[in-house]
Amino acid sequence: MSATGHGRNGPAVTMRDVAKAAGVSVATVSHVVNDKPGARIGEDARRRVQEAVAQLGYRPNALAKTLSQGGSRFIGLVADAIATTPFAGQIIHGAQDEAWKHGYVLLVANTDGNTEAENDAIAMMLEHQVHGILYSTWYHREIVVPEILQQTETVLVDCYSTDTTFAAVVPDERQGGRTATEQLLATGHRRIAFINTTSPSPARTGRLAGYRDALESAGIDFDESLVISAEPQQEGGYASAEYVVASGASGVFCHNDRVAMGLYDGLRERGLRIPADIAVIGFDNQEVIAAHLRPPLTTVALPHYELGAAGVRVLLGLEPAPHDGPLLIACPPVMRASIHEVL
Amino acid sequence: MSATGHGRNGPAVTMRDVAKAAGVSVATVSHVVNDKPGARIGEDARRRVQEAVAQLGYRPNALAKTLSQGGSRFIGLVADAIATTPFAGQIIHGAQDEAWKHGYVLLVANTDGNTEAENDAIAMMLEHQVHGILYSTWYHREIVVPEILQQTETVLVDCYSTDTTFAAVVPDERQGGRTATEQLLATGHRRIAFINTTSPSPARTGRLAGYRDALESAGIDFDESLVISAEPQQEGGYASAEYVVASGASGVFCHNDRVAMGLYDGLRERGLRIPADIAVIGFDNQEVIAAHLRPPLTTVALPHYELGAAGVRVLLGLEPAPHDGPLLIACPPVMRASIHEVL
DNA sequence: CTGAAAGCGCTTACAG
DNA sequence: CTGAAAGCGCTTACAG
Repeated sequence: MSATGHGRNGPAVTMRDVAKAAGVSVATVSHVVNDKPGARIGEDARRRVQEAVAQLGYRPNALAKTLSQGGSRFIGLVADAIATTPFAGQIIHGAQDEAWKHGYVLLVANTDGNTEAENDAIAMMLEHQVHGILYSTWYHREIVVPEILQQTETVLVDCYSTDTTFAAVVPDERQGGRTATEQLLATGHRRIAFINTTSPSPARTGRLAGYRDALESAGIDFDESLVISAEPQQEGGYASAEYVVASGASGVFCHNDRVAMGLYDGLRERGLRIPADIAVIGFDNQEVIAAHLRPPLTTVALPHYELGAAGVRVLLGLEPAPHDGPLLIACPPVMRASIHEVL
Repeated sequence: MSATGHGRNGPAVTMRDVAKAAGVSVATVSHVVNDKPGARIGEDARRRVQEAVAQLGYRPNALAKTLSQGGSRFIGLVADAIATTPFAGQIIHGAQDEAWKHGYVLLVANTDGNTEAENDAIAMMLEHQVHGILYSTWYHREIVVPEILQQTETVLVDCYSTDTTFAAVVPDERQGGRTATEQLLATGHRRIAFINTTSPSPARTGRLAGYRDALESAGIDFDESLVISAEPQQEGGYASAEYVVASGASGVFCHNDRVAMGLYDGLRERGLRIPADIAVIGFDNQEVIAAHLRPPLTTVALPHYELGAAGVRVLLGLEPAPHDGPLLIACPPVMRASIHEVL
């Protein structure tokens, strides 16, 4: 077993050790280890270094490298609720994949929405010389950016601020609402109810706007009585069942999958079958629920993975963000079995 | 605004800058900034340093500190599936809170179960001089520890290995199974069905053992016909409904919440009410589901947060781990409304 | 009570 | 083609 790190086997082996073993200087080791383009290293010396590296199990100290080079390879990700839903996990996942792709590593911190924890977390990230910070929320909303974030490059993920000096990347709620409605339209539905959330949010206004866009494009008049307000949970969907039945709609666009889950129950109690009697589409694509309802729920996905990935791309300057507002990420439809062609 | 970090306002301010501004040496600055116990610093010098720090917005470079001190403050957390369920999120959350409490910061990496990604991730953590690594899986299982982990202190979280040189912390499945069964017993149920998973796993054997323990303590003979096998998803629970009805059980312990969710549907279709006609208890405490089913599901929680926290505690040597097996973390009951007192 | 100096493990001009 | 040396931002004996 090679003797590396200080964990299990003694002190770490350094570049100096390799140099000694290979009979060269540390400068030479540095050149071959990093495969420096400029450096002309003799075949022989190069081989000896490589052998010594393998032999000793040398592993460069990334911290020392950062110190001497300046500019670290860390990106901070602060999230308000890592543990509540899988959503934050997907943001982290997307951010991490993209960061790694460019040689960066993620420092994550959960703040539980606690302002003090948040400040501490950001301060610590700053002390670790992060290249920049991704500030994310687990549901799309407007926020006020913590003062301390003025001190580093930051991009907002799944949230935005009126302070437009901060780049932001958020889901395209309006396109999502349009897409959801279009799935119903495409299968022949004309009378489509929309169970919208009662909580004011970009999701609420955006999805409604998208719903109206789709109807308009299809030449269908907007009918206010078709939009039902409900709490954005199972309970809200369940309670909405009677209204959707009363509305005479043949298809329903639910504000989210949990609402759809509740609606399933309410509809079933009234003897209605999905999708034969009534078609349902959700929003969010919350796997645990959507994929396993009976029938599996057709829905529109919230692109959390992409939000995270796009976030690091704009942070790294790899992707331009519009300066007049957030970068919008598309919400794609996810087909399952809750929509039935109208006969 | 203070000029700190290299993010928004020019180059970082260093200890040398502070020393110059305060008219002292960097050694002195170091002493007051770190509040070194040994150092006698004059009131006046101390004050001048503190003022300069505030004035310049000095922030110590944690990387440089690590280099000169040796031994970093990083702990690596590698997870196989951050994005799939909220579970990994809770492990991260628990690990992070505990790590911070002791002045450590978490480096997280998602591997998607990809061996190559995993090795890269661990190598990178090693290069960043992590103090140790938490290797976690999103469901409790046996694993073979990647060779590379021999190079650093590591503790397994939510998984374990036959290689007992690695400390591990896992949920106490058996106690969990006993607890679940006891909830039913305590409310007067005597004939209790158990829908167990078909997949071989510590959860399968542990929960069954706990179920038997509880029955035995209650003086009830184990009846093999009462244990039903099902896929550990909604679909499995749904399909089990007919068997539980046929079994004549008045209460059912479901292998997990998703199974319970499916069972709810199956039972409802047969005209049975929960909990009036039949009591149900789940396992996992998967919030999105359990808290919002109708009726809300009483269940037993998988202690993911605690697993993460305990993991860092044993990694830091703050909590002893048994050397003859994994450290077992209790699975507590979570009362909701799916169990009804037997009349 | 305070500072000069060496050292942590690397990188990078600069010589030769 | 290769090495000596300075420097990254800090800490820590050691002097004084």
